[in-house]
Amino acid sequence: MKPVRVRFAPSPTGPMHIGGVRTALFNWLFARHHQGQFILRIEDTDQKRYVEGALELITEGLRWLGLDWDEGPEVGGPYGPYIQSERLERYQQWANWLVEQGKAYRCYCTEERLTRVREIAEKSGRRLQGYDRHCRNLSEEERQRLHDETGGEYVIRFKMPLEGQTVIHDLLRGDITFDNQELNDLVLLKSDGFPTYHLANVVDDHSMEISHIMRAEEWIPTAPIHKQLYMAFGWEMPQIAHLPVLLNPNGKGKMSKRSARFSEDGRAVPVLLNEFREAGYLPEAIDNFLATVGWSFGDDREIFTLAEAIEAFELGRVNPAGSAFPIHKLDWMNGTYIRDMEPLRLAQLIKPFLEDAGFEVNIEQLVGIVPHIQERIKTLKEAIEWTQFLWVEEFVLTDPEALIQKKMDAEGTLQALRGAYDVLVNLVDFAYESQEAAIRQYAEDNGLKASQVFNILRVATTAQQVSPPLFQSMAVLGREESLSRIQKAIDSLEKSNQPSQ
RNA sequence: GCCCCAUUCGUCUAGUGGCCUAGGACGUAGCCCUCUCAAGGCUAAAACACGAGUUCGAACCUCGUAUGGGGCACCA
Repeated sequence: MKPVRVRFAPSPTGPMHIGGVRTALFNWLFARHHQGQFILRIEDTDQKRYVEGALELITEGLRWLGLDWDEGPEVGGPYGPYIQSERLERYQQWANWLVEQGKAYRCYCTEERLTRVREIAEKSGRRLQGYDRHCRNLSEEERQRLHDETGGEYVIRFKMPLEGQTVIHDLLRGDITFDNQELNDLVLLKSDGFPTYHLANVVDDHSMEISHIMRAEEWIPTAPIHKQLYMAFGWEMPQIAHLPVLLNPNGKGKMSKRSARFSEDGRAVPVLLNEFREAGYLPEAIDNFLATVGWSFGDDREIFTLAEAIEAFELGRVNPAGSAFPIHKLDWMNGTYIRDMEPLRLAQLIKPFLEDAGFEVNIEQLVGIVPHIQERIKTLKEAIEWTQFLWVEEFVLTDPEALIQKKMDAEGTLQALRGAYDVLVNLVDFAYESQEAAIRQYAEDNGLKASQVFNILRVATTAQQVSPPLFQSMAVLGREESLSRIQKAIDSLEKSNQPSQ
């Protein structure tokens, strides 16, 4: 059996799309499972869409996810170069070879004519949309005339067989049959000398000895053309599987940056890999999650490592149907990874998020609070709201009314605050256990429910109704700062309690 | 308009002719735990798109219909 060689072939048009990431993951898992090679190839054949720095975004993203490549940019390999713009002569040679063989032809049609033809075809409801094969059978005189008229600018189009059928054997879907008369004479080589995807992917997959093509479902309609190209070249076509697409979370349409990127609860859903990263998702969670959409482990396992996925990965288990992007499941899964993480490591990962939010982070305090927010956050970014009470430069309690708990009044609240202050200020040590024992005792002695006093103190020290566990929070905050905040709460309550004059 | 693909709980999925009174997970609801919020534990509601075949037997095979998705560029 031929060695397994698969490729991931993104275009450098910006950050990776999460759908592309999953395609990369499936290819990578397949390669690793079969001890084959995973090749990264950059398809930068559209100069108009080229984005500066996009290549770095792609390689960085793949590395972040732990998807290493055996051949490709930065690592090289025996089949290079792996960037298509550096392989131009090959495509030109092969395109010209097809012309010489009578299997392709030069087309001199202008963009205006093409647009017009397309419009007419659309309006007339013609069976075959697109190009009308105007230049397919030009006489030499006509060709020469057009050549002169257009200043020698032309594209090379593939001469698609006009009859018969082309069958694609898809590893996931079985045989897919197309009538050749439904298929267009696609452009192989553009007028700027760059190849189109159709030519480049065939030439490269063949010359790089790719054994299996796993690409997105939207390529199915052009697969027969690619097959015909392989036949025209006399090359064996790699095995092929079309992977299902990722749909928007509401199931409406292909997941994309531009279309509805909102889930049913109205939240914005990330689409690009860097958006997931910035939102505070972990690479191991993204890997695990993506592997469960369109593929399943086999037993009922949902949480598994990349190594386990390699072991279990089978193309046959890939579900060919497109799937709505289950963003809520990602949240849950990311949460499980956060909970299982070493607190110290988690703290390191959270730190940059806090700094980006403009906070100056005390690392000791961060390490102290992390174990208490760990089971409360689903993304790293959520650590901001849970810990901001620690980092604010000047603590202000904007709404002293919030101190007053249910079934209590301002006077009672004030008394409780003063009482709690006295208890805490006299504590020998400020460990959370000591605080809790003392405050519980105080509540009991004064006929208050412990939770009432706790919540008053929570608001007083964090200015939030919801916080990490109170005494742990105060312990991390420190005795001095905690007491100072409680004093401030007392002051503000006294002030607002005075009858206005 | 034409071509192509797909169709199991709200969502992601298990299921490859009898093991299915259809399993798991997320989400949802209830209860327990509890200093808020979580996490955790328990419980519940929730699906084979429809119609014809094939077969002793169909979620699984075939054909139609419906619905959803993809494609019809000198973009990939």
